Amino acid sequence: MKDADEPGSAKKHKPNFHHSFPAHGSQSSPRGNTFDALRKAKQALPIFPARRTLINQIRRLASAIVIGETGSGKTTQIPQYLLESEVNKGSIIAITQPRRVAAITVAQRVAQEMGSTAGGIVGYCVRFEDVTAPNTKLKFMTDGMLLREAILDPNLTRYSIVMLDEAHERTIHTDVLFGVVKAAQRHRLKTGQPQLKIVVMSATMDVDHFSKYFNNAPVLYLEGRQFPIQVMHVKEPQSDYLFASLVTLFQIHKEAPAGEDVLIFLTGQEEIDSAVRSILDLSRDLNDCPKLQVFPLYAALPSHEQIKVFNKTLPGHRKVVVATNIAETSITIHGIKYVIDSGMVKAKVYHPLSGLDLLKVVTASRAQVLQRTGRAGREAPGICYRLFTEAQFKAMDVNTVPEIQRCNLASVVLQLMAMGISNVLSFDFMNKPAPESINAALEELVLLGALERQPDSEMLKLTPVGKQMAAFPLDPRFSKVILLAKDFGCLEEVLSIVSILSVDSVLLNSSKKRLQAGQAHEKFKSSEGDHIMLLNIYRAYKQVNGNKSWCYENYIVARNMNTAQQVRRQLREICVRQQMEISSCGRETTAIRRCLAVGLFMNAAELSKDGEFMTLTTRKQVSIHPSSCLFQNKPACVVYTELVKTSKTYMRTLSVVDPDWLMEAAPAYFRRKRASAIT
DNA sequence: CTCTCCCT
Repeated sequence: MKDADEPGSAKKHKPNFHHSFPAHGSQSSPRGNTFDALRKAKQALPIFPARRTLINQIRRLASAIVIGETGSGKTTQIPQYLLESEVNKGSIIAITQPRRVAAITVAQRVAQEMGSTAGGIVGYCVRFEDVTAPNTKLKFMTDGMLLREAILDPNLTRYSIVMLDEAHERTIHTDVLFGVVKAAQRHRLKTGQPQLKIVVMSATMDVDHFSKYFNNAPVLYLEGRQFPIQVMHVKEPQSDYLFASLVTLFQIHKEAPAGEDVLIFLTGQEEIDSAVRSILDLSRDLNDCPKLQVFPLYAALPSHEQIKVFNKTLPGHRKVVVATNIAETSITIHGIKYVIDSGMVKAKVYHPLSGLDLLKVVTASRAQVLQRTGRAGREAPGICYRLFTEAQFKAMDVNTVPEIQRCNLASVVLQLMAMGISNVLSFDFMNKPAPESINAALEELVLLGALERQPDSEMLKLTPVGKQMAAFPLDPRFSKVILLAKDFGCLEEVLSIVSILSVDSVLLNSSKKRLQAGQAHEKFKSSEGDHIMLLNIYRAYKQVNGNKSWCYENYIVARNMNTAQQVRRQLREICVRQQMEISSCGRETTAIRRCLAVGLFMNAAELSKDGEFMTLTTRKQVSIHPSSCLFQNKPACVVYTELVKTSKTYMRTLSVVDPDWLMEAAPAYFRRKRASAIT
């Protein structure tokens, strides 16, 4: 399961190279036949003729934008070109990727092309894995990792060139990095330090915008190759995209020969599971058609289920994959001839004024729709059926709203403050978040004690607590819970809970096995709420030393539990480094809920007289998510970890708290909010 | 009466 963007690209265009071009190549005889074949393959890439121009331009420029489609070879080749021609002047070139798998596989690929393995001249650095050496010159890393480094060294002095790849994805990390590298470049120029070159690499989107932002940096275009794809829109708007997707699938299925596979984009787990069931039901009555192999695909699916989509379609069969946007970029499935696109996506939306940060189904952007369409033409010409009209397509936003404009910014603002950027409102963002969002984040950080107003001025500055909080790779609310836990003597327990909250759900919940899973989870449940339940799971897991069959029997996702353990180890190390005493509360779990109440005071809800829950300050009606262990209960007051909007607005992962704890946590906040709610 | 996707 890897992002097959660059590493396998030559295979697609030059099928005759297939055998000499193993994606995860052997490490045998780097100077032998494999190496020769690799060199030939490198020269056959569409980027190769542009080599001289690219080197000369980037040598001359402080900043450059490189536009190239998938398969142009930009990610693997440009770093090598710059190194070979010593544009980096002996120091390190950083190349960022939005995803871990991409950083790792691209580094391995490039190392192999250079006749070595990752961990030498070519290395990578992602969370939990630093595969670099003192002599590393090409350092592939996640954008989040470079951002963390920037807290310690805002001028990125170790690097001569920073390349931001997949910039069109506009992850929150890449967006913050835009501003950070731009400021570092300017500062280094002003103080006579060696130049910092910036290379932004992107697919065809937002080109002028990128260029303008980076002081009118020239745009270098690379030839990309994609097979032609025929695009079909529906004639009339569809009221039910789920139904429309089934109709379209069976139309294709009746006409197309076996072996031509279909990829359907829907929005979420429940929807996908139900679509898969419907497809299987409907296909049972069909004669004289190929047989169907239907696979759901979403991140929460156990990996052994995910891997099934890669299996070769059986002879005389047709593969149908029903996926979330995980199949847009993260996972590439071979053999897809048809794409059916609902035009919908589940996305985070944030309302700074109400502080509501939730997940809901929205219309996709044109950029997303184009990306989905492209999935039909990876290996041969394809067809894309869009379940929306051409007019609807034209009415879609051209680009996905950058993540930074859709999220709670508390974490980003704290990181910027920790880098010494004191006026975040005037920070040079490529797309500015709403001032309300930044102000809401500032207010939250003040209430959490991370920032304080300077006497005689409106300026906010980082407090020692804020500095400590910024050291944790966590949402500030949870960093705060950890700091509190030290004082409340329950740090061991809180580390376990926060670690599990940092990873995808450890409770298995496929709709198929929901009943059995529910019964297995019964013994972990707590009347205190889900956080204590997570602690119970962690304790039980430790008791059996993370035994895999125990996980299986208890419907616990071993993969996520394992990641949680790694997170815990990292958080614990940070605590030790900060000389925090690692204490345990044993059975006295009340202390844990007190810490959670203080950290999550902005996410509180109370039971009103009519039996519904209302958020404490914004007075929005919310419900307990059916997956919560408090679903059957009616506690008077709770704090929740997040909101999800589907048929209702649901609170997910909650704990029972005493309202007095909340008032103590932020008296001014509640007094003010109450007042404004009444007027 | 049910949980987009990534990342430190």
